[in-house]
Amino acid sequence: MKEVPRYDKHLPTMKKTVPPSKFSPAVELSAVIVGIAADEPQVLVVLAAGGTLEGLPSGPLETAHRTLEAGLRSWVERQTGQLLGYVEQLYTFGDRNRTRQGRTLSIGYLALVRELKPARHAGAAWRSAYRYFPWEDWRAGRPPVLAGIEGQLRRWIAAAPDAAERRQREQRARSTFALGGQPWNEERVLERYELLYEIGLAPESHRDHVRTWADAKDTLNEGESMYADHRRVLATALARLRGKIKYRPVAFELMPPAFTFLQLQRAVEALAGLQLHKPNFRRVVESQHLVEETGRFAAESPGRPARLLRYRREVLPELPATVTRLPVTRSKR
Amino acid sequence: MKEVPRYDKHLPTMKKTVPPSKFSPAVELSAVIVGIAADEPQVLVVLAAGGTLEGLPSGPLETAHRTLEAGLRSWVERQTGQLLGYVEQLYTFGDRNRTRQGRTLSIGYLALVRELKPARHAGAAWRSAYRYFPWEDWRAGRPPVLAGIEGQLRRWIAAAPDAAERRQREQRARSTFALGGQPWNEERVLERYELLYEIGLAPESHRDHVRTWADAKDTLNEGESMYADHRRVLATALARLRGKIKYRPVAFELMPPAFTFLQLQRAVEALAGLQLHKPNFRRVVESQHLVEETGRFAAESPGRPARLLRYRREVLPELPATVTRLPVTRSKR
DNA sequence: GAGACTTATACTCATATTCAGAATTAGTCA
DNA sequence: TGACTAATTCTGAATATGAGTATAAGTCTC
Repeated sequence: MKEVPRYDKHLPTMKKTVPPSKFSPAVELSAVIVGIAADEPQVLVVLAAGGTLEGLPSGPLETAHRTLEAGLRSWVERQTGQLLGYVEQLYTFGDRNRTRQGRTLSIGYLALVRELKPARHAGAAWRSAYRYFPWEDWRAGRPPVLAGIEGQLRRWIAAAPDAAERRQREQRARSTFALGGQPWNEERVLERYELLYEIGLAPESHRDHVRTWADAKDTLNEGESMYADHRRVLATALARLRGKIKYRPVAFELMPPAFTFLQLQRAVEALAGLQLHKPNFRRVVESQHLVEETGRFAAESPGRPARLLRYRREVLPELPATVTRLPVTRSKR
Repeated sequence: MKEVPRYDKHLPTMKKTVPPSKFSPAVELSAVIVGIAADEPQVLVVLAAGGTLEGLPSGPLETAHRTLEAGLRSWVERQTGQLLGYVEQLYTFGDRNRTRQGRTLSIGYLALVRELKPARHAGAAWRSAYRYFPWEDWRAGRPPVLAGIEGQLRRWIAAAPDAAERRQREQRARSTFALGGQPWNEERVLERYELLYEIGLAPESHRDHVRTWADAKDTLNEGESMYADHRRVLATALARLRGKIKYRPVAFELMPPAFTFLQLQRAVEALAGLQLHKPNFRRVVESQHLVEETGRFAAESPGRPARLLRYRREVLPELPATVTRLPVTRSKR
């Protein structure tokens, strides 16, 4: 083995350690449960306490289960009757000012389902994710809501106290909302939401008494607001999903057992909020050997019948290294 | 705006909501603090309670700070004197059996530093990450430790109760540890550690009383063990860092204000555990306009003096969409 | 001061991969 | 049969990547 140099020669050998002090805030798990229906990314929401705002399903941290994920599956299935497929931890939200009261930790999870069960818990419903982020759906071209947002962003930029600040604001608006001809980056869902929140264009900003640039009356009501910080959690989930879809076959976790290329493409488009090139999409999927033919064909279609495919789950472990960007060398340098 | 179809017509309008029940476990923040020195990825560790095992610095969830990250920075800087640069949340670990006692939540953070301060907290020290994962360092070719691991894995595969299980084990060993000529995927740090843990090749498995395949006497002592689940947290951090380095300029967060191409390359190589191709590495960095010349040259080098570079932080927001893999179309499909 | 040595930096070239679109195939329907 | 729709197959140009080779600019030795 290689000799590992150390950098602690000058340190006293330790005697004891500071015992970690423990603090016990309230902790809950919240779930962004996503499925595809009607070519839209659907999210399971519940009507939150009070009555008008929708929120994400959330539940207790159960001690009975060995893992957090098992606990999550348990109460989601009990509460909504929805069986969860793919599940991954998203982020732990713990900033103050989530709700007006003291700190609550909320461990956010992203879950994908293949089949949208009508939720059996009263008040639960499936909603398109674009109900909350209408500016994120570019499938039919630039969404019209962006005009209003752009106008407000320009006013915010103009209102900068000095040139340096103005440049910063410009930069930020350019890179998040693709102002001034920048390309739209569909992954920046969270950054976009946070910008709107910070400058006061989301109803939440005023509700949370955040110091903002915009007046409450200027608030854009284009996207539906959510309970507490749930819209932020949802934005985090959508961003994660949009990133992941590019290098892991997560879209298949949303498909029924048999599907056509076009159905798969529509699902990916729904998530990415972008239109894709049909022949090239097929090529990408085929080249990774992600699907195999079932031998059957899709019924009732206007044109040529499409082959029904099945996901080859077994390729997952051998998928080539996600991204390459590093110029590895096998020989000398 | 586009008409969003709904899937809740059949649901009763909700009346009330289940109030989220709150459970309050002990919560702590733990930090994987990484820097580069002597061409090694160095991690700040402390000697944990008891005395023999090293652990990650961890501290309380402080209520005084608005964000979790601010709280983390605060106690790390107080405890170790180390100023943190880039910080990101890693994962929240909350599975039982972390320690023998009841559940403790631990929110893991990854932090990068430019300069390795000798830790002022007694018992803190910088250690190469490869002290804990010697099989992860492929810079000088296949690490010798892998021979022993491979042998054990083969025995584990052979011990499968049936053919299906054997195929599964084979598959898993192939994709994680590159058995049988598979290419080494440097990002699978966590999967590799978890496999070793599960089958009982890590001292932690026996300490945690996990039901394993291997006897305690077969345990490989090649990698240093850590307190509680800290080696898992460290593996998570290294995996994240190795993934991120490919599409975000995180390596620069580890560099001093001025550096040469080779220094940068050595840092990336240290993190990735791989040897890179010098001219191509330069090309990748240059093509993204990530650096600019300072006009100065590196002193005291054996060969031709290298230009000193500076990181162009300002390009960060306009970096092109990370990964492309999606065949986007701008026109018809 | 010349030649050896070391690292930096610039180029080259073959091969993959990606992007965009055209062409062809197979159904339904009037 | 011809119009129409969508599926599927191909093509060619443009880029990106992988693996070297060549040249430049210092230090060191004799």
